[in-house]
Amino acid sequence: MNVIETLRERGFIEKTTHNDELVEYFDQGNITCYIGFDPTAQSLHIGSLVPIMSLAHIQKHGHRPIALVGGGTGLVGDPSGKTETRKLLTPEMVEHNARGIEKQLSRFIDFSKGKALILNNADWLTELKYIPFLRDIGRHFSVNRMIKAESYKMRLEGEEGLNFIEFNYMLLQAYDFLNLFDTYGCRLQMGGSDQWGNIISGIELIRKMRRETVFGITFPLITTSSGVKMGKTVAGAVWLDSERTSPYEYYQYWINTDDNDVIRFLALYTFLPMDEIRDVEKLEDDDLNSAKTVLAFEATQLVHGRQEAVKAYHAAASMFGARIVSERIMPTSTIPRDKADFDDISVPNSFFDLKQIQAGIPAFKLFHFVGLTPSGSAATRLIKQGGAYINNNRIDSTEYMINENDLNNKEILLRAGKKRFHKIKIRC
RNA sequence: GGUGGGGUUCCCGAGUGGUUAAAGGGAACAGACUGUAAAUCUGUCGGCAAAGCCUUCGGAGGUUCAAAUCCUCCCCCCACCA
Repeated sequence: MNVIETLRERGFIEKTTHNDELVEYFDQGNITCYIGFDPTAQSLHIGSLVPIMSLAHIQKHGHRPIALVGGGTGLVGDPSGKTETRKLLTPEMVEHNARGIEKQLSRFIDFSKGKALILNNADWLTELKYIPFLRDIGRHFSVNRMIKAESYKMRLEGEEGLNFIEFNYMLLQAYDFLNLFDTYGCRLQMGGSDQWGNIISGIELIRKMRRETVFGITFPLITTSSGVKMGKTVAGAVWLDSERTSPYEYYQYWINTDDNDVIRFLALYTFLPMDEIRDVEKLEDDDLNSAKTVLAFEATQLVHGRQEAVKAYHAAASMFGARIVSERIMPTSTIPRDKADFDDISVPNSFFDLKQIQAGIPAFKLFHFVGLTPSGSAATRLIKQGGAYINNNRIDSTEYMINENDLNNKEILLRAGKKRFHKIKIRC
């Protein structure tokens, strides 16, 4: 099966340029394509997972993906589809972030022996000379056309405006494509739907300057059924870096997937075969939750490795009750399906001295201290509303003092609401 | 450079001297119902050991018993003109 068909079937493709030629191009085998990643943070988040997975699929089909870290373009800032001007990053920050991103990408894509390349456009963009660039590249761009581009529309019509540095972004990205075409024979650029304008400009530049046909694919913007952008939570983005989002939290994010999103997400965010994923259609109640468990496990395993995924799975089972995933639900998944001793080492926890506990700590202070609530006031409110629990017993007084009587097997389990847990352990 | 319009609590957005921790909506959180889902209903939604006190309306000063609201200077954004 051609990769394009695989990607289309799994929901990765929003738009392509010249579709038929593109399929033919892939049929030649061992083609080269690229996606740019902006180094705006030192970690990628769930929002980048679609581009990453698509590169991984393409590599599995025997082609050569290029991950282009935008060390150069990150110094300019892409205004596409953004309502606000990006804060400018310092070269040091960009460099630092680029390293973090490289590390994360290599979990999904095999960069050994030239099977995939990771490049940084700072290598060529920072060398550019202004006047030659304007004469060679700039003259191929029509401002009349650029200002009509959808990607600039929001900014031209909105309140924020568009400044000149950002206006140049499109030229730089087009130049990247030209450069990768010249150097690596790369004929396909992919990106989010907001990248359409930038991708097209690269395709046109190559046609004008090299008289060659190259291609573009955009991915749909993935939102949850309730319309929220993928990976956005109150606490901020869900990161791929375990320092920023622990594997347990990451797993929990996926387990909380809306019923209506399970199939779509399994297709996009796991490598499980489509015929198994389609069977989820028939599942309901407990079985549907099992499917979510598989989704969470597989997604966590991809980013954090099997060991962390198993830990997160066990921790969740110990808190929420074990659920054995039946063999008939997505048999290809490597999720553990037997009864095991569920440990909970991945549940967020902190250590206290026995003395501190014996001295007594007001419950609301402790909830605040371990981070279950953002302030003491919020903790007090939580208790008033009946949402605070110790060892699964509701706290009924805001005055409640926690002391050694609350110790249960040398631990105290704090719970805020239905699903946020924290364990207090005694330091030995 | 000129003229006009703006900057309010997480977001949008009311508020032009006191009853304003600041309307309304959204988001979020809790409870009920459930399946760690959605929908619905109810409540909460600046901080603080808290019937009180403290901090907040772009920033810094000032007037006043009292300022998000009035005055001065500064910063930032937008539109039109140049």
